[in-house]
Amino acid sequence: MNITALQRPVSLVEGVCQQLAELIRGTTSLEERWLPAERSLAEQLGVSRTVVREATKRLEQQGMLEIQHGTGIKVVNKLHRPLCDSLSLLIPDVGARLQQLNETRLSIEPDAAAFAAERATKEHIRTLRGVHEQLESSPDNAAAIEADIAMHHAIADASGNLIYRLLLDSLAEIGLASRLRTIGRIGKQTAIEHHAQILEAIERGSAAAAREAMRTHILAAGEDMDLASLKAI
Amino acid sequence: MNITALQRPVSLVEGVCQQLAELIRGTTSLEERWLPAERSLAEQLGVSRTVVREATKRLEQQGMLEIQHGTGIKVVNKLHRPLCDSLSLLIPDVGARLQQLNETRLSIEPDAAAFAAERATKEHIRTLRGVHEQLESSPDNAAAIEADIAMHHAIADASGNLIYRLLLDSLAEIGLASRLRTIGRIGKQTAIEHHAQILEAIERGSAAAAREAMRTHILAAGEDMDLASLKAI
DNA sequence: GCAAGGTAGGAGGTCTTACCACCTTCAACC
DNA sequence: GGTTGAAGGTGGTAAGACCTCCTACCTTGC
Repeated sequence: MNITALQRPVSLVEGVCQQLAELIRGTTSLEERWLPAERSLAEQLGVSRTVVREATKRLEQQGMLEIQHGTGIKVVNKLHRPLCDSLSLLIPDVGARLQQLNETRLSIEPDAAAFAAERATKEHIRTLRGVHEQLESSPDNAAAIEADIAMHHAIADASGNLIYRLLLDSLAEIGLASRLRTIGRIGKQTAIEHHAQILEAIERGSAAAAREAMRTHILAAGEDMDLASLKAI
Repeated sequence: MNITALQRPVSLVEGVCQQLAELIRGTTSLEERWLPAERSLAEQLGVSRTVVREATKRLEQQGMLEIQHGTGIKVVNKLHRPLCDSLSLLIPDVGARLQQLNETRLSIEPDAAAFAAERATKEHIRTLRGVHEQLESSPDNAAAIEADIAMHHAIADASGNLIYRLLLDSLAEIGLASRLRTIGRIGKQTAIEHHAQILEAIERGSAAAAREAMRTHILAAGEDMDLASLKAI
């Protein structure tokens, strides 16, 4: 294998990145796969292990790989990770982060829900129903939060806009740690009702209703967090 | 210098990253600064050059550094870069990217403008006026686009929400290449008028007017792009 | 037969040294 | 004075050694 055929790789590392990315993209990504060992990759690609390491590190930061010490290099799909890192760097203070996070969600998610109402396929609807059932039957808070996040993810997915999905995945992961401490019994029941209304609006294809239901939901979640942070004082 | 005093750096690279980040943050970032050479850093931090390289590469990807072959390592503030990379990876097709980009901007920017109207300080207003004057007196399209982007950046800044600013910086950079081909004379004149209305609403402190003006502006910009992409066929 | 423990191999993590490619500077030359 | 090219410093790549960590298998004991 040789990299000279590729288009203007400014450096060897870049070339190897391109090859690996192509290798990853070109495979069925349904099951998590493992890459060959660093030394093996270096030999196959005709470069040193140094270059392979820098390339895999880079792809790991981009959320395409996960490097595990002593085990190997796993192919994953977590493209939202870089944004999470950026946000953590940008706003070190957790409180400020949550407040700004909620404002941003309020900008994005109602629109995402509206687009979902307009564009969702039958497959999307089925997924949404499944996730909502999971939310209803979740045994504990941890499971409820997981289902909650999955629901928002599915809505962003149904919106047909990949940017929404990327942003919401990131915002969800950033907000996760705090949610673990805020959702209580009442919060969960409210969340189920809210999500039911959103789901119903999307099924009906009503963009306006979906937007409004999502708006209500996020505003409520925001108040929930405010209470929790007050209680923490 | 020793890293053992730091809180649980899982690996040497991570420790060096933390140290470098602190080193960068702790300096006046007004002027672009240069880091010591890799070899020098390695000696100062008591680690090998390999570790320093991996750490600096990582911080470069996060948009905190820029490594220049043969010259040195520059401290920069481009935290939005990772999101740009993610978006490029996520949506390789430029056309689809622009469409989804516009939808996302339409979700975020009107709200950002509204918050700016509510929260902008005198300093923010002054900056906005300055940028708008730059836009009006821009000699060519390139300068106009630069001022255009600066205007949106300043509005996001005035919104007081760092996430807005991060997102908009990224979206602006992604959309830049296309804008270079779309803005014409008429587009520029329209843009100046739109921005004047937005600015006026923010100065007045009217969130509703700022939101609506921004919405109008982005919708117009979107149509501009549609026309341009049609013409390209 | 099964389970707990140990061990060997292979994976990534780090270090060292050497050399290559690139940029800047400055002095010698035209 | 302007041009050119050599020198020195910078990051880029290579190769090989050794360490830490994880996994899987095998041994040992019940």
